[in-house]
Amino acid sequence: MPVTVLLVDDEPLVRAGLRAVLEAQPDIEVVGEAADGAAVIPLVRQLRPDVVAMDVRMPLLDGIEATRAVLRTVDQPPKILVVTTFENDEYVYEALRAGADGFLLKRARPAEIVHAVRLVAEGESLLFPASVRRLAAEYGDGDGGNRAAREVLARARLTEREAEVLRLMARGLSNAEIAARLVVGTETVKSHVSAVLAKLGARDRTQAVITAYESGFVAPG
Amino acid sequence: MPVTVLLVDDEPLVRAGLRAVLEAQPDIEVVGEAADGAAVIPLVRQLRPDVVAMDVRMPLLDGIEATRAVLRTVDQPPKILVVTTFENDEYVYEALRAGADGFLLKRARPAEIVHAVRLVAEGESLLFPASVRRLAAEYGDGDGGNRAAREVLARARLTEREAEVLRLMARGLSNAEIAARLVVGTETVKSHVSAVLAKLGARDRTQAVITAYESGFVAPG
DNA sequence: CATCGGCTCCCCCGTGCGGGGGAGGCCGAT
DNA sequence: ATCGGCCTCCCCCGCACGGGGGAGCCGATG
Repeated sequence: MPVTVLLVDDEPLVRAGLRAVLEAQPDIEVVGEAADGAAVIPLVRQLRPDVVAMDVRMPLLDGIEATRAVLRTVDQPPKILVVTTFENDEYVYEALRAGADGFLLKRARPAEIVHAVRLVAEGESLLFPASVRRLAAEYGDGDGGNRAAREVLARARLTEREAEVLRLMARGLSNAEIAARLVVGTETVKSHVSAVLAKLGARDRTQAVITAYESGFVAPG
Repeated sequence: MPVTVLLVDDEPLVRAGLRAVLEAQPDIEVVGEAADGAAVIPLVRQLRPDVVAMDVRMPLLDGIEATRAVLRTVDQPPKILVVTTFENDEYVYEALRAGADGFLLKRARPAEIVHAVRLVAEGESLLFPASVRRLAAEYGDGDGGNRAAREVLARARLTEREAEVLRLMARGLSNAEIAARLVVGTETVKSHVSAVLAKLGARDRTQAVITAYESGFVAPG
């Protein structure tokens, strides 16, 4: 019997694309679609798909919360494949920690999308398969500029605390506000900020935030 | 005879989605695809499509340059429909100024995508049709948070100069660098920056840049 | 004509920011 | 037991940033 798939993405176009790619396979069947995370749970209960292809960034309920909700409330839950645009998207990592079984780059070739669905359906969790890394590498220079930012942030090797600070910087918080949020002294925050700036090669916090956006470390929407 | 369409987008998934939506129409035919702007010109010459559905943000050659190149080098050029994610994407306006005939939101419903293609094919230029404005308005609250940023920037009514300054701020330039770039005094830049901060409700340039990203005024990638 | 908005430039002023140091405590690895 | 990485906090210091004013020039609008 075929692998059944539920598509969850707020853009109809992406759903149509996934449907077109997957329906072309005789052994894969798209059994339903949802436009936001809130609609996922009832649909999963009703349709009992083998795989849910879930966008991370969605209105109402994002992919992370939706993943948690499905795994928590549904018994014999489906495999969850997180769909994303950026390979460094921190939300993806959160989703994987939340229990997702794999992730899928939107710019992957159709064959690789199909492959990913089949793999997770078989119970393989493809967290960081070589193929995806290679894909990211292959994507090479033709990337309109933010590849550099991704490189920088990938090589930056930020510590957990520094990443946390950068995240708050990217939300517009001042050093004092970050200090209050993290319950540490402002001097401590300044240390972390300086470390972040040094590692990212940024001159000031604005440039650091730009790098965060350009790299996909944080993303609009 | 059917309307012939050439799809140009760097994401295979989006191409597949557009193809699925358009091919479902008996009077529309997708005659080709390209993954970047550089491949567009030879394909247009070879395939002579009625409409080119072109992503703005692409590797190698973006939609703006590709639009210019097509209109400049091809006689009896096709209608160009710019495809974008954000309604406030400044690149879209640039593309429209470059000669594109209309624009298309990726989150539009299939029926509206089809409608847009038919319209431009008939020679109607749908720069800011009521339907699109309505669509943006209808999209309403289910928008993961950056709707607020869009609202702010839409209501901000930045002057041309202020928008230019915000653009440079979002590229990480200091006031002095912006002044040099625009060939004005730093005091002038400070005036513009202050105006931008006030209009955006931002406390500092970092918050302004965040709003710029969240609203789609500038976008990563 | 007068008015208004946009662009330009100027002043003063306080402070948050970032650089350059140093230092202690904790912990895992060697 | 020692080393190194991380987190924490401290000092001094210079400056770019941003707020709050004001002012002249211009073109469009009335």
